[in-house]
Amino acid sequence: MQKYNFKKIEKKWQKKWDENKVFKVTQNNKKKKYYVLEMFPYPSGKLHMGHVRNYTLGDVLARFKRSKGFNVLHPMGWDSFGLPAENAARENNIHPKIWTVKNINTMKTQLKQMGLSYDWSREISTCDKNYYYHEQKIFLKFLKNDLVYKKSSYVNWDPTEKCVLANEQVIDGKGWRSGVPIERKLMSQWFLRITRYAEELEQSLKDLKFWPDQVKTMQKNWIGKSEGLKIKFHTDNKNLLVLRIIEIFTTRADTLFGASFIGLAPDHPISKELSKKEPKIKNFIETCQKNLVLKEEDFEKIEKIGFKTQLHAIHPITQEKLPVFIANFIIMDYGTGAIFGCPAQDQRDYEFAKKYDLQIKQVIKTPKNQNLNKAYTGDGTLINSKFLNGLNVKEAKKKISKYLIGQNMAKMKTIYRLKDWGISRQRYWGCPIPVMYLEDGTMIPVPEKDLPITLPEDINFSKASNPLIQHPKWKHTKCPKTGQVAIRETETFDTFFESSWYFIRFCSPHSSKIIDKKEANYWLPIDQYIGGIEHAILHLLYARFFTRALYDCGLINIQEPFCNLLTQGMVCHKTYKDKNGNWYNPNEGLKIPEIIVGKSEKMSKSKKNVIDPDSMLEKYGADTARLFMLSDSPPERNLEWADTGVNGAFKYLNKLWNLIISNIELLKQKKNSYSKNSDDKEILMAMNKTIHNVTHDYENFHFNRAVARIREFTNIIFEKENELKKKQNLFKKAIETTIKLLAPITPHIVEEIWFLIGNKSFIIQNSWPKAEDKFLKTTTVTIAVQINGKLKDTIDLPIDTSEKKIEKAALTLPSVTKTMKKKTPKKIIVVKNKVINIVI
RNA sequence: GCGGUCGUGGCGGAAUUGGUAGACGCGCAGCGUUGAGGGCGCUGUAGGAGUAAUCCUGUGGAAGUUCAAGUCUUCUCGACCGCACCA
Repeated sequence: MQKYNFKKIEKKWQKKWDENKVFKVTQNNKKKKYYVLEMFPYPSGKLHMGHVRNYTLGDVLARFKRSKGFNVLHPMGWDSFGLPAENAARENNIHPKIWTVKNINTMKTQLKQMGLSYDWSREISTCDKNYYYHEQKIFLKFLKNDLVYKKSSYVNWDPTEKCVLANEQVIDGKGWRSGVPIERKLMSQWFLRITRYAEELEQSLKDLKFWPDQVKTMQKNWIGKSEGLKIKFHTDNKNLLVLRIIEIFTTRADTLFGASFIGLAPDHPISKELSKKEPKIKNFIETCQKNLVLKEEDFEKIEKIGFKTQLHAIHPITQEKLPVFIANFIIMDYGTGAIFGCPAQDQRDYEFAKKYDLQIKQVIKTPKNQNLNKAYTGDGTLINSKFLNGLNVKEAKKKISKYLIGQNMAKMKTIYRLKDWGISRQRYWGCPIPVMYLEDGTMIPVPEKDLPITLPEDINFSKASNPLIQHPKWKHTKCPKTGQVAIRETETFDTFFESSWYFIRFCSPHSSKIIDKKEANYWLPIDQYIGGIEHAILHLLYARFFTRALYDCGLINIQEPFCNLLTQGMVCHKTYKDKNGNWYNPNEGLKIPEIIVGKSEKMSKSKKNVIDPDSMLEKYGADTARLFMLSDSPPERNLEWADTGVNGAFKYLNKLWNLIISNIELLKQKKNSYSKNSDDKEILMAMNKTIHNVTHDYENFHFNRAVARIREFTNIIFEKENELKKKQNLFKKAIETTIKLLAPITPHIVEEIWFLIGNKSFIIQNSWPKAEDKFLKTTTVTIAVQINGKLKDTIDLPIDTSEKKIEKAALTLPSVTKTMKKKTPKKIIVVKNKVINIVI
């Protein structure tokens, strides 16, 4: 008998699909379009399990939708600019481009081996000048529409390497290569005005009906809209030059009578002015800036310190004098950069008040069961608050707002936590920002006709710093209008810039325009986007913003890019580290005697806890790998990697293969319309139920359940093999149905079988099976019989048996009468076709 | 620290959304086939007690709502993801 030779089969069908261009798509107005997209990978070297999972999910969906008759766009490309290429260049002395192209080739081969149904004619690579050329044009459009601007912002500065470090490259406040403490450096950088869209991005979340709620909640919290009041506090210092008034922002105006201090950001204009006269203040501000951390995570953890100035602010109602502090936890970019502190009703203010011995005045009555040694932040009755006394928080907010606004002491104000998006990177391996500067600093955009500004290839990584600055010629240019000497911008784009519009470029990847509107109008928006949950905020929010920005520039007709979103869970694995802090991959790690086994984390190249899918593909083939990736875990859940189980998927395919091959003569015969007599009803019912359930499972991404159900049905076929041999038509129908249902998951083996049993056109071009209603109806149901909620027995009754009859049948069951011991039931609850509960 | 998610046998997970917990699979055990191993087939498999029928316990932990809770509510513990220059 012919053995299941996956190597031969997989190669054969991959070649045939390729030759017949079965996955190439073009606009077709007669068919309904379906655009399915998986997040494109960064070409880090080899595929990892997360990729295999992501791309299998997308491929199954693409193949399923094709059988359902859709015109499916399923493209793939490379997010190929980024930091790892530069790291490789420094460490291994290899050019970023060569390294990247090599990785792309490797990974593309692997993707092809997996049998993924991409339209490769649409492949794009973001480091290709044909891609970033359009990105530079987009930048100019943004510039014209005032969506991009320059401002000063802090970066991580490595004083030894004289370069800017990414947050990832700063470990415990030190540079990862130099080991030297990192400094904060203020630099002028490019920003995109995402905050202009803050309100819209938040509001339209509610229209994204097919996005997971968790992602929408995360984005909502990230945007962080808060509505509050801007209140004016006069100061007691008449000599202040800049401002004699401090404007604070608060969402808790109701606690105004509990105010015991005013806090200013270290870079607040008043702080700055005070520092000019007072060296102690100057020192304090410098300390704050030196110890400033850029990671929000660290910022929340740093010790909260303040400096008490001589200045006082006058409470707008009580006229009390409140001390003014400069404090390191107040941010100039958020709100007005100034707050009033109410220690009794805010935990951070409470800790601050304890530390600096400030008054703690309760203004909301603390409920009895609350801890008095911390701030009470909940709702309650206002006390010690003059005309607010007796009101609750909501009422008090309303009343005080009305009063202060009426007195011209405050204004309503809505602020957002969302900050503008800094897109400048002081690196080589990115898209050059198409502007130049004259000697006097005037910024000149590069005219569109002079684009693209391409990266120089002859670069030198031996020196630290950015090779674009080091390059002898590249940055020197001339003003296109005046011919004056000019210097090119040496910064490049954040790589999120590329991934914010690649899904649009896929519609017309070879167009000379940024976007071919006709194509975009047909294909967009994306019907299904699939990617890791780690992108829930940044990438997805940037892409939503970009789509709106491009819409406002008149380039596309949609505002939301992704109709449906599936966020897959992470593939995790334990980490291995030696005592010197070096990471090891699982194979090496276990061999080292003093290895420290760390907790399970997302598989990542930097921590080396990755499992290479190559060996799985080599030993078992793509179909087994795909089947295994789907059968064990629901997509949205994290997957703790375990090698066991792959073999089970392989065994199943072998078993199916052997069943078909050993009956091939029978199955090859042409089938007549299969008999539908009562003997066959059991199998037909099982088959139709399987079709029905599996279809439903595919549509809802319950691929693990779909697999379980297909296996359940094939278990029936295996069991009844001898019986089925006598019923060729039914046998063939059952096999054809099974492999059609399996086709999206294990496309190669299924295609081979499909042809072996006598079909002439690709199974992927055949339509999806449809369940026949008449075989879906069951005639009897099993009803659970409970006594006091505990299961005692079950009874089989005809479907829709009346409640009375169910009750009668249940009460005469021996198991029930025995337990009841002649007691009369207190209550009987009957749920038709499901359950009866007798309460005694 | 803040925001989000998850927690069910030895393991991955299923449960028609409040109605028979453990589908499907991995692993393991026993038996068969085989010179042996592998492979394949059959049987069993939540835990505990019992020869058995059967009974008791059980969805991270504690409490609550309900005729009925893995599912809802509150608290608590643990794991994972994100936190703006990794992608």
